[in-house]
Amino acid sequence: MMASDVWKEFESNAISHSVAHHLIAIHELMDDLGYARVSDVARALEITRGSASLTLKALKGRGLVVEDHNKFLKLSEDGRRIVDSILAKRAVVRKFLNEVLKLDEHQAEVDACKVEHLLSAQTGEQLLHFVRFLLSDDPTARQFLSEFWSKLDQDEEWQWPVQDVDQLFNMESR
Amino acid sequence: MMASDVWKEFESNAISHSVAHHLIAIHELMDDLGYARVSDVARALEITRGSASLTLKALKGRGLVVEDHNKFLKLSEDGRRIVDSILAKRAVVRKFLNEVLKLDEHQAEVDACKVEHLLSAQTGEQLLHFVRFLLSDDPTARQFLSEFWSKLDQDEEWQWPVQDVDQLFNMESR
DNA sequence: ATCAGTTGTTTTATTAGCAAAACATCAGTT
DNA sequence: AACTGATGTTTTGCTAATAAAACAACTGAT
Repeated sequence: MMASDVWKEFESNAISHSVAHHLIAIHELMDDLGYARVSDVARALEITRGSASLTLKALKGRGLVVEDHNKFLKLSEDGRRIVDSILAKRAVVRKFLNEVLKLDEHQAEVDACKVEHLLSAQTGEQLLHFVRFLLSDDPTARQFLSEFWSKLDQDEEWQWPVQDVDQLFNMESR
Repeated sequence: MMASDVWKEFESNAISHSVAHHLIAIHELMDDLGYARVSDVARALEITRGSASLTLKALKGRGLVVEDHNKFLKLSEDGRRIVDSILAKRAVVRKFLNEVLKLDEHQAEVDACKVEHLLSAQTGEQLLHFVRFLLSDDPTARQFLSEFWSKLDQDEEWQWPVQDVDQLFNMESR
């Protein structure tokens, strides 16, 4: 009870928000510039070179980043896998928030960025299945979405935050 | 480009994971025991009394926790509002992950716990609308869900993580 | 009254992640 | 050769969140 064992898994997460974005920065710099040095990462993240240097040294130690003979950085195989999984989750979450829940693009981007590195692989995969079907041209999905969106404009009865969410669900399935 | 301005909003979040759970612990202890002292919070979170003492002192300073004449803690009006909004998001996310995406209860609980304090109020509210309609007895929602679940068992073509998620979406809407 | 246990606080130390500043290196210009 | 600018590292200091240990205060049993 009290779920005291679950909450600590947050900090035990292997990939912190900061680490995630250092890795992503390298990935995007390789695409955009063709290379990625400590300074480029620092500029992309808008942090000092010193901070980036320290974090990236740790990531080299963890085997997620490898360094060229001339201080050029690139992702290792492991680093690449991590970036792929995070960016995939970000894309799915952003699409869901923006195109299904109709949140504005900035809010969708911000929220997706905050949770992208925290969701499990299973969650990302299932959400992809879900959103893919939901936004497909399947007639059932189409009808469901249009009904949902029209319902969205209608009722705005209850105020947020809701005290007892479960009760709200039960009222519906009466 | 490169979304360098978005990622820093993570640490600028007013409510950290740790703070969220200190507040939630007080809330649950009030329900379960009728009171909440520093030691009770420490036990609930499985941290030392010293750590809890320091964090809770800061929360008293921020006006989220108030202290009784005899060291008994309780949430302020602001603290209560924050806990309500977080627990509402947790409940909705957990329900969505477990009852819609069919993730097992533990995974749903863990993922919900990780993101509950990070989602915007807008996201929580829209997700509640969505899940409420999705799990209602509306025939369109029923049919959509049953089609989705049967589809889940079928195709498991693509491997996760996906390199280019957007391409995967476009393939569908051809 | 004394002794044991619980409680709350404080101090010291650690880790992650940042800034700021000093420093060294290297490349290009003049 | 000397000056300039960019780069990478290191050191120092900061904050948040923890542990560990010492300490003081209260409570209850004997």
